[in-house]
Amino acid sequence: MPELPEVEVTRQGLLPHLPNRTVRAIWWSGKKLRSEIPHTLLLEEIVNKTVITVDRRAKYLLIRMSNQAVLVLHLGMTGKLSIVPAATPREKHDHLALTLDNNMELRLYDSRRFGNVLVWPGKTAVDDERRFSDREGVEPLGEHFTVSNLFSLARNKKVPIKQFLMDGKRIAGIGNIYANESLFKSGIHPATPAGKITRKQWQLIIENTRRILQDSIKSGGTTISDFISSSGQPGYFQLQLNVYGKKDQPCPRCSTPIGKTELGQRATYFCPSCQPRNSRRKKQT
DNA sequence: CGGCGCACCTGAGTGC
DNA sequence: TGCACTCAGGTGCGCC
Repeated sequence: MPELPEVEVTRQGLLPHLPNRTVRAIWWSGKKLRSEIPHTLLLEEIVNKTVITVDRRAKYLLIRMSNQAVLVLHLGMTGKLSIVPAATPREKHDHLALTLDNNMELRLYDSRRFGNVLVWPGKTAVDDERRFSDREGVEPLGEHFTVSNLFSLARNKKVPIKQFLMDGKRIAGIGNIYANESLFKSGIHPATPAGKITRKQWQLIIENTRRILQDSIKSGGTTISDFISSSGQPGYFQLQLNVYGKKDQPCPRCSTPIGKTELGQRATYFCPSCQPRNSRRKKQT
């Protein structure tokens, strides 16, 4: 389930545990995630190095080490991180464990194995990160998420606005839930061609997306002891969802039954009344 | 390049 | 209880 907020909550959950800790050992499952776990690089670049800090770019966590190497983690659909005592029995879908110098372990659990583990070696990390970051879209919570940038990015694009928002090459971190929710709040039909979105509408999308992401980060921010959840656990945000997964339920704003369709092979939820197709209509907050 | 379909996986839920 | 089928919060590749 990790979209930007869940990854950010995970990052914040790691911050009390990882910086200044030295990695003493690693274990990996031998199973392939999105790509093979680079165990040799982990041994060379991560073991016996100390964590400096944990950053996030798009839906990736960047664990920066004392030798400039970066351990890059992507949680895919089902990835979760936890910090547990090293003696805790491993679970079936654990795929990576880093044993720390306080005898705790950072563990990556991922049943569907759509996650990814990469290592940028200290020697090339700066270049590796630049190449990586150049491929990722603008950060919705960053300073470049502006009307002028998005309006020009979307110019002449026929792709539905919902798919545009979810395209990580253009905008980072917005997944299916938040694309649906943001467009509902903005009163914009998800199938509207991106190039048809007016500056005014972009302003709404920007404000609503930011607010929803930030609220969600806040709701998930209550970290439970030593478990860093990236799933529904502390994710109290699902209680605030307006349309996602709510097919046929009354729209919270106007009571019209929520509709469901498909865009880019992804379930798409919207209110047919609040998000009219020929969106020349009143908007809201 | 744009747009689409598909592939990568496992597990939960549903209906028979 | 079992089986077949659908669906899931992500991403990248190959093809027209």
